[in-house]
Amino acid sequence: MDRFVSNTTLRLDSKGRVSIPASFRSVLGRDGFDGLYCYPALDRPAIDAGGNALMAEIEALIARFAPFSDQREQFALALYGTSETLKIDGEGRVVLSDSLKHHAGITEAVTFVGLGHKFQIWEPGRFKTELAEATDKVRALKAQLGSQSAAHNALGARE
Amino acid sequence: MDRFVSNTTLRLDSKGRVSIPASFRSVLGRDGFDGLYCYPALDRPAIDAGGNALMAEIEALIARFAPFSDQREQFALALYGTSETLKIDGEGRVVLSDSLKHHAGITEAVTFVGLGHKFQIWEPGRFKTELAEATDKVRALKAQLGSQSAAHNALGARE
DNA sequence: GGTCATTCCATTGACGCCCATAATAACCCA
DNA sequence: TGGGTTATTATGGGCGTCAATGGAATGACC
Repeated sequence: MDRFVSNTTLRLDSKGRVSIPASFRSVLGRDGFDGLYCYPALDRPAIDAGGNALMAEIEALIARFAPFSDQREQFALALYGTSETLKIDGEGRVVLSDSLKHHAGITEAVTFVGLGHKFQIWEPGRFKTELAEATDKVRALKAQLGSQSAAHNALGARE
Repeated sequence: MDRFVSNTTLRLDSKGRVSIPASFRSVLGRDGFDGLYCYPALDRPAIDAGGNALMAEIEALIARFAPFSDQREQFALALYGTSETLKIDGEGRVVLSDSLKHHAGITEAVTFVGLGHKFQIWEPGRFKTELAEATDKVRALKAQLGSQSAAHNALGARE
């Protein structure tokens, strides 16, 4: 497996450490990035995290804007400027910085959520509501597409 | 055969393990996916399961949206975030996660149902009623189409 | 010397992996 | 066609390994 999937909730210990799920660690290891690259998600109370694949995506996004353009500077500032590389200890744990925890509202537990090429870290309660909303939207879109055409329907596959 | 067909009901053992039907295993083996890719079905109390073919479908669906777009993040959250890749042991068994079992209402037995490129896992009782309803609907639809065809209707021609 | 952070070890519970048995289905050969 | 034999499947259990977690020891830095 070369992508992040599923979600798991883990507790922070008294020192603020938290284990990265083993399945995520194996993906990171395959990605070949030493540490955990992460930054506060742009429009959500969550932390985006990943390895080289995620960094490459950000780089590609920024490269689309002309050098020295306002947009490029702003994106670079929002993404590069706020990102951190966390160390992973011998047991596969990381310590989230205060700013990251504050952005996501994390206190004593976190939920890791796979998004394919990257994963997010949420406060468990917030994740629950966010997942419910996202599921509703996907379901609604599926129903909409399903009524339009029974034959070609990308979502129908998920039936 | 490269499609999942027919249905079989099997029991979970004391460790929560359940054998994947041999015919399904051979399809998965041909698909070349190590493990079982699955997620809670969107609008049914069932589990969708399959291999590379199913995962590629999900990926294609998400790839339609631009990176960092709102929709993509939500789809990835709802689809990848709830997916799991279960390991298949030497005897062809898997253990379903608690969240999957809860979604489908599974306790001590499951029904595997082939759907072509993927298959579903149901709680046997629920599957029975679902199948009865589906059969009724199909029967009604067929009767309706049949009466239309008498009046030379385009749909009737396809009957 | 005390505080903080990093590295190292220790526990426990779950999981992966291995072998054993029973029942069924497939097969072969008279 | 029948009867016996072999494969394969479904299922049960034992045991070692690893993941998650907690705490101690070590070192750096005020």
